Amino acid sequence: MNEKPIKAKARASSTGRVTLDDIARRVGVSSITVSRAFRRPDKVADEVRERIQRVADEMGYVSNRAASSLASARSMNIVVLVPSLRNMVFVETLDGVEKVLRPKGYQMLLGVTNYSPEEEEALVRAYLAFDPDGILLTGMNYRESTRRLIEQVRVPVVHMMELSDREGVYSVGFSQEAAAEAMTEHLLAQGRRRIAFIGSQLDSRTLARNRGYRDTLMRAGLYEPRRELMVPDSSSVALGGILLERLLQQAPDTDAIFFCNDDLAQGGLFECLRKGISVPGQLAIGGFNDLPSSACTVPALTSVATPRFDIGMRSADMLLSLIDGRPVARQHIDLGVALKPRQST
Amino acid sequence: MNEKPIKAKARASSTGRVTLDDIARRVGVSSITVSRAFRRPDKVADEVRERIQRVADEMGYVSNRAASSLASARSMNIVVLVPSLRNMVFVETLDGVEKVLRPKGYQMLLGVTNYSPEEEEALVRAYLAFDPDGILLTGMNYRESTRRLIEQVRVPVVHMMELSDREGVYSVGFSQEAAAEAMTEHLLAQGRRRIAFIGSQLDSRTLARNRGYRDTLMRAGLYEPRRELMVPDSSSVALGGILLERLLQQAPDTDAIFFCNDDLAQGGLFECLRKGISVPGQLAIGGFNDLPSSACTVPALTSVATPRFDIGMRSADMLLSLIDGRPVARQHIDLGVALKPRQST
DNA sequence: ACCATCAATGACAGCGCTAACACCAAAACC
DNA sequence: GGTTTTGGTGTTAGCGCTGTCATTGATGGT
Repeated sequence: MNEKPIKAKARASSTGRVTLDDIARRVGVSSITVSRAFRRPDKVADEVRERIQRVADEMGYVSNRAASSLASARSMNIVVLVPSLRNMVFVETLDGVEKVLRPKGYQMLLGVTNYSPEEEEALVRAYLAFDPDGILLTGMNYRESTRRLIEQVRVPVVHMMELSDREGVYSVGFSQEAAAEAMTEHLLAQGRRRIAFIGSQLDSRTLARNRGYRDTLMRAGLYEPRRELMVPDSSSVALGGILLERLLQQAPDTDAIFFCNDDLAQGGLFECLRKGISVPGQLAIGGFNDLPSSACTVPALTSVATPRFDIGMRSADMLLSLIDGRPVARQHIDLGVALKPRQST
Repeated sequence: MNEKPIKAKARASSTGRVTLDDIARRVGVSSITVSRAFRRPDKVADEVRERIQRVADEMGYVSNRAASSLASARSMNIVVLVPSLRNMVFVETLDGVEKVLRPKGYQMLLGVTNYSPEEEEALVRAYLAFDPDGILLTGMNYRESTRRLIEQVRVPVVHMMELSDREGVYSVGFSQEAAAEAMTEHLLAQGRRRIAFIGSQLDSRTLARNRGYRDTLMRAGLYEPRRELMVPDSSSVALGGILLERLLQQAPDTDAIFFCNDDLAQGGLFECLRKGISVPGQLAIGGFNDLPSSACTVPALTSVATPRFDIGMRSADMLLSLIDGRPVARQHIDLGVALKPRQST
């Protein structure tokens, strides 16, 4: 009865999976040496390391992260929360994030908030249980209780897409207002004077773009509230068509529409085709984000190219710096945008 | 020196995070009772449970999954691998998966394989370290070594999207061949006789659709190799336009094109508009998957609606059954497809 | 009044791994 | 020739939690 646990161990650990100990026993070293062979190869004699590697492969060893993060302070997990995967913008942001994280051995834990601060908090709570080394959030529109939750566990956070000016907050993105201004100015420069704004989702970025639009038109003395159409529904191509129709009912003399994103704008474009409204003849149409497909529509859609891939990369870079305690040159990185004038305006 | 560890524990655990022990001490119970208060509330007296709950909230307790999965056999992690997030089809599949997994307390670990069996294997290896209770894979086109890897750790697997007929394999999807047949038959029924196929990505699903197309045309005695255009590039709207042009060069008399997915088809449609080719007058265009935006194009795109949301849900359901050792009625669930005839054909 | 049952809680061990230190022999130094 | 350094390895303890008993006191049936 006394040696039973030892015997059991001599075969395979109780759970059936191959453990460091199993390898250690087969190779004839201690388990810590096996651990080192994987994590600090330079600390183990070449000959021993190779034998360990061979045996591990033979036995199909897979390290156990739960045990590893429990024993060491670091989990090598990074939580990344985005509002939606139906919007390619965030998918491309994630690509950038992954590009930086993967080579460093970090595991990305992805969560989708559906644009809801409540869901965001629930996800943060759920993912904190994974003891993440860092967190990437989309936008700055999180709940106060979420902030406290994160503060309590002292995990570094970087905000993507929107910029902040607060001390102790880190963000990588661009000025949504300035980007919207650029589009509005462009429409003005094209001679448009009755410029509408159509927005949906009404997240903080949409609202910021609306402010940029409104401020620009006010400065030009051309702002008219009836040309603003904002609905809380989630964006889609189909919705773009519906909203265009609705807007033209409430303001038929509109000569340009700035859609808050390309999905809506494409839907608007299609609806014009269907209705026989000439674009840009009768109506100029501008979008936002410059989705890959926006250059392909007929007419090609004018849009504002946003650097989401770079935002993903730079955010991840910054987060890793914070995690490693390296100094961060700037707390807020503005990556700017680029207007893409095309046939639709 | 002897009581130091006890003192240290009396304040907060060494890592600074709040642990079950911290709560237990504050409430005056043992840590196992606190554990039970969360995991089996019925096993703890109401009054005690409420006190525990209150203290936990006050202290900002977040359970540690690493410790939990180490101690219990179950990690409550489910690995889900999809080829891409740029294709809405998989995003909607994930929605279905999440809808089932989340309420049961499972955490989804998402990986993107970029259509590469090698990357898939690397992801499986990385995620096995999370000791998952189950795995959802997209398609059946995995490497033999990946299969062995999974078999070794005895984790149940369900394959999404494609169907298998093998024993001991579980799958939820639809027959890609039959779906492609349906579209091809539809084009034939519309009187088309010179039907082309355009495919990209060349993953196993695209190839299966191509087989369905080819078989149908062969049966009708109308198959012509020069009307097939298959390229390995990844699908996009832009590529659809390029491939349409290329196809019309090599087979100008084509009177219908079956695109292997809606992204390509939309690009093809736009290219026709640009070139002044009338659709469906000169050329009928059919897509695959029925993306939400496909009903909005001008003309609206004929497509094959695939039940990816349901596939996600049913796959997750089946996986949970396997995990819990519940009997599974059928190892392979065919959810079928629905042809959506619209103006483009 | 007796034993069986049950609800509520606790003691203990251990999941698989790694940090911190200890150890030893060989190499390098003065 | 003795001391220090170095490279390679092992010992020990513990990360935070939960499975498996054991324990206690109350309840119920006869």
